[in-house]
Amino acid sequence: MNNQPSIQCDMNPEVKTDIFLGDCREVLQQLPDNSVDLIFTSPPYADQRRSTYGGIHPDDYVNWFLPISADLLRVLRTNGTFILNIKEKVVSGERSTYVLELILGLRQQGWFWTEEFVWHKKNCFPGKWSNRFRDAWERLLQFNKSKTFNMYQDSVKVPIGDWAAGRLRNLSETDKVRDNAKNGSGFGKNVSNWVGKETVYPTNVLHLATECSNKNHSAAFPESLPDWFIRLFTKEYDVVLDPFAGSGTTLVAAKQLQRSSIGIEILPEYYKMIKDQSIFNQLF
Amino acid sequence: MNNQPSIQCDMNPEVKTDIFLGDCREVLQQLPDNSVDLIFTSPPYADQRRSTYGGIHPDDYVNWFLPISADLLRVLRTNGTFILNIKEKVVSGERSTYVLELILGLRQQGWFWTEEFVWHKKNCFPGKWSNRFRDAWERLLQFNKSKTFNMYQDSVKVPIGDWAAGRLRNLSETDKVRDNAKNGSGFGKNVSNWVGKETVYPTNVLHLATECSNKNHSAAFPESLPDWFIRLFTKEYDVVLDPFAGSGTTLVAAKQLQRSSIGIEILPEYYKMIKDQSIFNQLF
DNA sequence: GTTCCGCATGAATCGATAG
DNA sequence: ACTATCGATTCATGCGGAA
Repeated sequence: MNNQPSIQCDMNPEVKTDIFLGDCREVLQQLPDNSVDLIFTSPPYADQRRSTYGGIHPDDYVNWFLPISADLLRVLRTNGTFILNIKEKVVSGERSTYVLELILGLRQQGWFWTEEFVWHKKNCFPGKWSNRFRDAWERLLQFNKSKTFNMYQDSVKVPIGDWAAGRLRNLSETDKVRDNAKNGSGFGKNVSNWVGKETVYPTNVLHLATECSNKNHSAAFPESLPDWFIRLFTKEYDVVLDPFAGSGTTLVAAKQLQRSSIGIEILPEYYKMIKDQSIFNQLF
Repeated sequence: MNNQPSIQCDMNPEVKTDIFLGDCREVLQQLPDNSVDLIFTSPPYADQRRSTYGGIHPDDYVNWFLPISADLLRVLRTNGTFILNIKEKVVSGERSTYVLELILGLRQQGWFWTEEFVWHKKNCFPGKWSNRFRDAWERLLQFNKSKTFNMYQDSVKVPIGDWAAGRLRNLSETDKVRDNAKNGSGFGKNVSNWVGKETVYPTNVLHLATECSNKNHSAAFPESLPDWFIRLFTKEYDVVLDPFAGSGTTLVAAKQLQRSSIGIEILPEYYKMIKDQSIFNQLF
């Protein structure tokens, strides 16, 4: 609407989205110390077949990750938080142990392992095997630099009762789309339905469906996942970092919540996909 | 009704419930090799304050547990399963790592870490802290002696999800119209297409509420938890072992499912509580 | 302008077959 | 013996097109 500097320009923080093409092991070194409030990322999971996109072998995973997390520790602010979305694969009938070893390694590196959230994937991949059921959950490991950290619990309160929790999620997802298309009339109305209802704090178990539709970009996790953690651990104009940006879901969630963000992506096609998203190309 | 031996006594398997008072480190040694089909247990969790009931310090936990699990490995049948219900506590703002170290230790001992189920506690303990939310899940770690093991998946199938209820209704109506228009006799056929889809296989996330009823005994887990795993990993007349029997929830679930069971409990008051349960005192 | 149905698809895993 | 590839199995979701 108005690309002139606002009157409060000097006082007004700015929402910036910086996207880097490259290996995060190199790009991270260019970021200054203590400059990020939240790191939310989902690194490539270990993979015994060395595929095109840097599949890391389970045996090498910890040694590959620890140099990266050393830089993450450096760039994170003292009261910031690092959320790591990961789940070990099955290798010859057993769960791999590299995630367990990674947690131990990160603690030795100086991180505090504050909490482990569970993401319950309501629509997990189908399949049937004789010796196991479908895997319907992933880990969201919370690490901190200090035992005191910023946490804005009120921003993720949910209406009381499970039925309401699911319903609010569905409404907000649907209405977010309609909001873009139709000036937000429906969105405001629906939100007002919940005003005055009793809200409670959530638990460390998140119930979200994966996005599986044929949108242009296929993300590994739904936008509501980074959305939840960004609201919980940052305030407006804080800085969010995703060193494995992928299709840019974390950056989109940050932008929609008025947070600045830094994304690093190694694959040119994904880098271009992020840059092309309309939300990052608005002039105001 | 009849305490005479039944006519089929020699042929008929028997459901026995053996309850031992004592330290499982000693009692287990009396059990023969390869005699148990399922071990389901919830050991005392680590506790930094050394309380009355053998609170084990987190630093000592792995070394305390491994000699026990060595005997468990011995008494378990080759195709049996060991389910360990455990969750690490928070110690000075961090999740303890003893469970992670225990998993690594059990693997070194010869166990296969087949799977990690999540028990989502729908009604978890209330509370509010400034730096964390309520803990609403526990681990159910599946270990095996062999990569092939008995698993009776059909015994835990669940009704198909809510999404299907609406869809089944809609489909049947649609198909009724279509079939009437084309064949006039296709109605039965369409219904039969859906008959087989009423139940589906579950995932590795269990949704069970903790028991909050006013029974005299307070169990650490609801009976539906061992019930589910007993149905999944044993058949009738198999043998279930709980070396930390507590109030006997595992044994009750086994008895109700026509499985024999062995319970070991170190505290006399809990031992007596188990023995006094009416389900174990029936004459037939 | 809604509601409803049909369909493609997603951090999957095992066992068999082939090199 | 060890690795690589491929087919079979199966559930919940959101989108697009239709009613």
